[in-house]
Amino acid sequence: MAREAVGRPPEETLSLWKREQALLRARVVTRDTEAWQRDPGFSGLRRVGGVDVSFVKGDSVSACASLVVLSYPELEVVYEDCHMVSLTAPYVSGFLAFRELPFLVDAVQRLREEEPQLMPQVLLVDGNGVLHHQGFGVACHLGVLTGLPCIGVAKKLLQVDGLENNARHKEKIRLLQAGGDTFPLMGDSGAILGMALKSHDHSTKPLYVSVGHKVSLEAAVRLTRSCCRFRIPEPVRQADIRSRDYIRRTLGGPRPPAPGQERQEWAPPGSPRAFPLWLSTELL
DNA sequence: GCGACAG
DNA sequence: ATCTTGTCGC
Repeated sequence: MAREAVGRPPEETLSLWKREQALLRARVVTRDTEAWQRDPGFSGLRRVGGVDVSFVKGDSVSACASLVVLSYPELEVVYEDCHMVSLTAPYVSGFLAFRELPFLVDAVQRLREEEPQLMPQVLLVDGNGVLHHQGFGVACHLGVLTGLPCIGVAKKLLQVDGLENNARHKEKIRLLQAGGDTFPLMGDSGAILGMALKSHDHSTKPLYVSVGHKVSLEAAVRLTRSCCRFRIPEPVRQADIRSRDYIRRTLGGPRPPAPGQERQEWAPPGSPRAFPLWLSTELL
């Protein structure tokens, strides 16, 4: 039964989401809290996690949420959890967490109950951390709600606080030489919100790394770089690959649209909300 | 009408 | 995010 989460949530909902982000933002820790994060070779780091959500084509509701754990430094998958979910909220730039986060928290909770010894010591998250409109992207959100160190790894620059993917920015990218090269992303506020990272020698597009939770920007960049066999760090890449494969194995191919139920419009303002808000006060 | 827009 | 196969190059 394919549904289509289209349109924009009511302003009232966006207001609640913003308030939630502002409240939880105060709990973010933007420094190293673990000994291995300070070690030049990350000695003591044994497990790195990655999360991702892949979608069924032609259906913005049905998706597969995946959590993988890789050994470090071997980067071999030691745990995989793929789960079909029904997304409720639509994608709105700046509010990605309210669409995808509940299912990622669920996955961490399953791991905590079933294989606690495999709990990752850090999570790489597809998206931004403090490099965000409200300074609280999905990587911060997942970190605060799980207590795990998290790193935001975005594939495109979120243009916020004066940051622009303009000619000057593109020139800085062009000047990146070898894998591991970086340049800081400084907003108008003067704060360094993240780093552009050339993740390997022959990658044209950089990654945009920012602090999620319980890790410094320096360690976040260094760890992201050390997890890259290809452009996308292996934990996120494996989560992406495996969630897509799971969808293929589950659905076996594209399905025809369900007549009469192709679209689901948002309820007008003032009516009962059309989807769960997934605020932390409801989760915790 | 046009550009912007993490996933 | 997804729509999309093969193909050129290291």
